[in-house]
Amino acid sequence: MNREPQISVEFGNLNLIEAISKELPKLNKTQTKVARAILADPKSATESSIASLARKSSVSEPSVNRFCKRFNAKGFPDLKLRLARSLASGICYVNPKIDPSDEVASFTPKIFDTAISRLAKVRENICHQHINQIIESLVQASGIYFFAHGASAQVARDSANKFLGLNLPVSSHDDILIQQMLVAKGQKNDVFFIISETDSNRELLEIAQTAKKNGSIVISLTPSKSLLGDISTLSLYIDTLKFSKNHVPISSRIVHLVILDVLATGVALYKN
Amino acid sequence: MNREPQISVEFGNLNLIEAISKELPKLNKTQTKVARAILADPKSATESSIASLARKSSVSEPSVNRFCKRFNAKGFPDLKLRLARSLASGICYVNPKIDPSDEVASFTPKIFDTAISRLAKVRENICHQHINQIIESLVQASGIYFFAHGASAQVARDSANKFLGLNLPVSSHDDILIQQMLVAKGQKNDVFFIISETDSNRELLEIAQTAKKNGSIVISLTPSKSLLGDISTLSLYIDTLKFSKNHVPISSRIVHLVILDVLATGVALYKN
DNA sequence: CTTGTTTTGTAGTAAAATTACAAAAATTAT
DNA sequence: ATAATTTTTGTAATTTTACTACAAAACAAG
Repeated sequence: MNREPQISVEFGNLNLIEAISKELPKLNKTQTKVARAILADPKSATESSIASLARKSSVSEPSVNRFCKRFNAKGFPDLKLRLARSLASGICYVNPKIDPSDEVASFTPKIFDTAISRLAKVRENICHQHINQIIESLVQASGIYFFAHGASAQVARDSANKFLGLNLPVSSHDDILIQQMLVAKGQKNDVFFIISETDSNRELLEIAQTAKKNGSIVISLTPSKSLLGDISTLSLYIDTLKFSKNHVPISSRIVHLVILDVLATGVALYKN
Repeated sequence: MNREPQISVEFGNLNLIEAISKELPKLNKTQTKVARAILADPKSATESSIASLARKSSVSEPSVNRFCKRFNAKGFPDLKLRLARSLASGICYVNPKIDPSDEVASFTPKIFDTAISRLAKVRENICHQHINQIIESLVQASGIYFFAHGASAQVARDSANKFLGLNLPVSSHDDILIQQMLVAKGQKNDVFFIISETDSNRELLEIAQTAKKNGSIVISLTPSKSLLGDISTLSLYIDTLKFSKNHVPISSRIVHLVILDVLATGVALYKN
């Protein structure tokens, strides 16, 4: 079982609003005007005609048209279409920062949007073949051990509950000593599923190494570029998206939960 | 503190594709043709002109236009816009059922979509004033107790961890006896935050009643029409969306997690 | 200052969507 | 069953919208 870890899932294809914001400094005078007008009120832009947007940005209609082509749209209607897609459910990824002056009405959508956009990106970029391999490993495992520390321990417990309902030989552990003990007597067909939101600590790394040495399978759910992911048999990389100094949002944990739901569903279907 | 529980968050505004599917049986011959053509390939519909859609459905252009107005669109471009919104990120709520023949590539997006659409709907319908009231209660509380059973216990634990980081007097409990004990000696300023994914069991109901009798504050996160919600001081209704007999998806738990993240953020901002 | 290049707008053209109206189908009453 | 009425559908004209070709303006380099 010599499988390559999957490529990172973070920073997939930018949506149009992100793209416009990002290109803004590189644009020239008139194009900046158009960009500003769109970013000022993207929703109304999707509803307006090329003429009214031109008026709003104080440029000519062809300039708006050229702006569209600048962003690889076929023309204005196509740009509106893509803009509408970016805007769906009002999610804008450009500035997910929460500042102290935010009211409930302003930070609530931001938090939801962050979670939604994370899920959407992972959904888009996740490798189904990889998922499939993990499902197969789980189905064939003689024992499944979910290991995690801290906040991820909840996810591990949750996962164990799910798989328990599918009559799999599963357990979850957040105690490092128990983890070390279990991994030491791991069999060839045992799966050690390590969930880590932050970059892996040394203990978990050693556990993974021991598991690999014993010929056990190591599956990991970690941020990209993590050492843990590198040494795992199979790994899914999910990056944490911090958007405030004093507050780590739950978004990556949510992604983990959904992924584990996917795996549980896969296992359930596989067994029938 | 005599506050009304919030109206249910479930079944918000249908999106266009849902609406068209739902109206399909009520439509007449030509309009059914148009609906079929759109539902057969909604994405291409958003990209085509009224002429090509008319051709595709074997009807005349004005018939397509009439179809648009039937669904409260201003005209064809408006319909396309709304269609694009519905389709954004490829989420279609019409048929979230997972059937045994599903491959990884087909059920994975479904599970993500379910989670995303639940979040999007709650995001749209959540009452900010209500959130605000809950935040105020939490900030002013002399003690905060998260109570839950089963799967929701993970959410409760997670919440307690979050609020602990904000230096609030918080704890979480999933043992019914401990819960009964704590609520019995509850003070006027104590907040009992009850999280229940399924409809509340009798024990939690009694606990809530005791808390209310003692003048403590009861905040609940429950499905709509739950008795628990009725007797709570403040409640947020989040319905579970089952989409398979043998498999309860995590979507409502995810919504709970995000809501608690919103509350934690609110509290954090409030205290500064 | 002049020449060449890029950017921007004007005007005309093409395409798309909507409306008004008439024909056809369907429904109802006789 | 058939005439009258209503509803549904399509044709053709109109209007709106978007695009293109070209010319004028702004800018840059010599």
